[in-house]
Amino acid sequence: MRLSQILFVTLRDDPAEAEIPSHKLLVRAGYIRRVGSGMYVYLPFMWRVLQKVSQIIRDEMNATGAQECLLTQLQPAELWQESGRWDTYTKAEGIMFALDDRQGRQLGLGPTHEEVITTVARDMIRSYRQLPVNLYQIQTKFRDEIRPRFGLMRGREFIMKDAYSFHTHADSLKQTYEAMHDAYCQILTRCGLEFRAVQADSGAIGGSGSQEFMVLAAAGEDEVLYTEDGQYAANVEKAVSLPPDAEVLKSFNQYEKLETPNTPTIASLSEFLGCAPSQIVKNVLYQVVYDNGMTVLVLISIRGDQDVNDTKLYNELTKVAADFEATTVIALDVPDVEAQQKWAAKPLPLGYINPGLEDDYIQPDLEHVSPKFLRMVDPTAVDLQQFVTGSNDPGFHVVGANWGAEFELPKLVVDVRTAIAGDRATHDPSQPLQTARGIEIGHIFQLGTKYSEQMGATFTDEDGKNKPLVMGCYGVGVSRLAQSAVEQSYDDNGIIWPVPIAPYHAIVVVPNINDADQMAVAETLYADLNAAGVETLLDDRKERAGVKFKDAELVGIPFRVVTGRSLKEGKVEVVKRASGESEEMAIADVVDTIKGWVDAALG
RNA sequence: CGAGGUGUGGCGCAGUCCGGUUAGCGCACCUGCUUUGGGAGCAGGGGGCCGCAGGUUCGAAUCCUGCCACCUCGACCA
Repeated sequence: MRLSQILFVTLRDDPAEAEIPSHKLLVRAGYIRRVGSGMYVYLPFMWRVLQKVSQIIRDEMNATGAQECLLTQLQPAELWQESGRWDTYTKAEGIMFALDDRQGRQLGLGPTHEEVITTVARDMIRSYRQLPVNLYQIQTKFRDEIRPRFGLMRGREFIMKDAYSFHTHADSLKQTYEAMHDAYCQILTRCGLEFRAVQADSGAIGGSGSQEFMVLAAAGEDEVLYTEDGQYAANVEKAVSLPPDAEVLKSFNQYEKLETPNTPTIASLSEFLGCAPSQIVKNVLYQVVYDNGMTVLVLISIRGDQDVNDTKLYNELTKVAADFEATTVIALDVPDVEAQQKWAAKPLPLGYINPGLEDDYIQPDLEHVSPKFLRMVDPTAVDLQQFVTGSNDPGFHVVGANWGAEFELPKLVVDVRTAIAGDRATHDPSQPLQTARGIEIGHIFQLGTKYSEQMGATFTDEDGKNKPLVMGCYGVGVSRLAQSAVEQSYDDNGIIWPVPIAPYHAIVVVPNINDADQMAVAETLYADLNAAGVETLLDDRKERAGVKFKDAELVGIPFRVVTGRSLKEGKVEVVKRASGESEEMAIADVVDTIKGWVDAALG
């Protein structure tokens, strides 16, 4: 393409709304334009990048035997009601755009497609002979993000590749899951990204095993914990570790209640008593709302130096939902004063709560509130002896307490502890956990039979029996991946695209279009490079050389050819964007050389 | 949803407290001349319902009320 003929506008100033480098650069270089919060137009250069990313994904997916299709973006509410996710997605996480058509039918705009694909599978897959099968699509998704940000990183409309596999049994699912893992590694490697696959929480999608693919970058919204030996890597939401050993700075041989004024926090209490934070049992009050409207007050006891991981807690509360005749969690909060007033029978001893907090703090006759605390204890607290904890009396704590003596150990012993960098790894205590920021660009799940059972998607197995389909699902954020490539590769002058996903491989810059020789050589090179399969731009704009160089660097084209002052020796200048290396090269060698570089980069 | 902030030409901003010529600056855009390898110089020019709706006033970008949009932090986040 000739730059003089295409819509090409670059900005000298950073857009006010952009925070992170990749967002600023994509806007400045003319790749994207915002039309509303979380809504971005993909301009022609961006679209070429996205198509390249898509094609790499397609290649690798097809190589595993997956088949491409295209599902609907408009989805009937009934499908989501069948799977039980309508409420979670429109109320709890509120992530689905829901609308009513003119007949009053409820519809959702697809944030993901398990329901649709399961419906198709239910209709079409009758026999084990049809299995396994893996279907995927590359399509725009809609999510009503509470707070869109970072350009394409968290938009309300974005492009995603999502794949769904169907199997007769779990072993077959595992095989495809592994194949997807390998394909994702291939995809990211081919796109030129530095990444890490980590264990992940499966969130509202549900299912058992799941892994996220994280592109490593400081602007990442997720924290990854990993070990140097490469044996362990997990999202902090999911990460497990060995907690630090509990310390005993001061022993409390006798159970007694002590006056401890102004010590509502662990730090203030440990300082006041001269004990270690790990000698204290901390009791945290949460409030969970289930999908049937039931509110349950949850009291969690955990060792004082440790923190509760909300994601783990959310999952544990989901597991016990049936005890309250519910199926999913809609909201999970630490209740503020206002929230407490809705159910508290008397003021809570905040900061001084102990594991035995009486149920009569809850008003007994409330219709939608469970009259008893749901008590849970983290293993770190179970092991403590002669510990310090609250007295339920503001201004006082108890010391020298023991489970089974002064306090009954809650029946629910669950790991709800947040792992942090520096903790020892479970597989090898000599390995401390390291931390890194990551951008989640892919997520693979072993769903199992959750959706198929819920929606009645069954097949007839060899034994003649009907069984639910075993499912997996595998997503890649296409637009997010493209932006994360920029986040990982830029300098003061602009974007540095990895060759495989650059919108063009090369750009021929004519410093002075009024110089007939410069133009003639440029035209020839431009034609020859393109003929050789090197995707090449020609900057034939009526601009000064400096502007053209700046733009070429900002846009990030990997290789630049300048038909400038060395022309009189029969040479042109060739510059590599990534390294800035420049060399004068005989005109006759240019096409072969650049072609060689491009081929080498494409692998 | 809580807190804070911003809406003025395509982009980035000043002007708003303290109402009063013709609403201004940089970039971008158009014309001409000069310049021509690192975001040029000079001269001329076009482009604005000052977020929207009410109100106060002789007079509102500026004061008041309501609404909307957007941004940041928090909460939340397949």
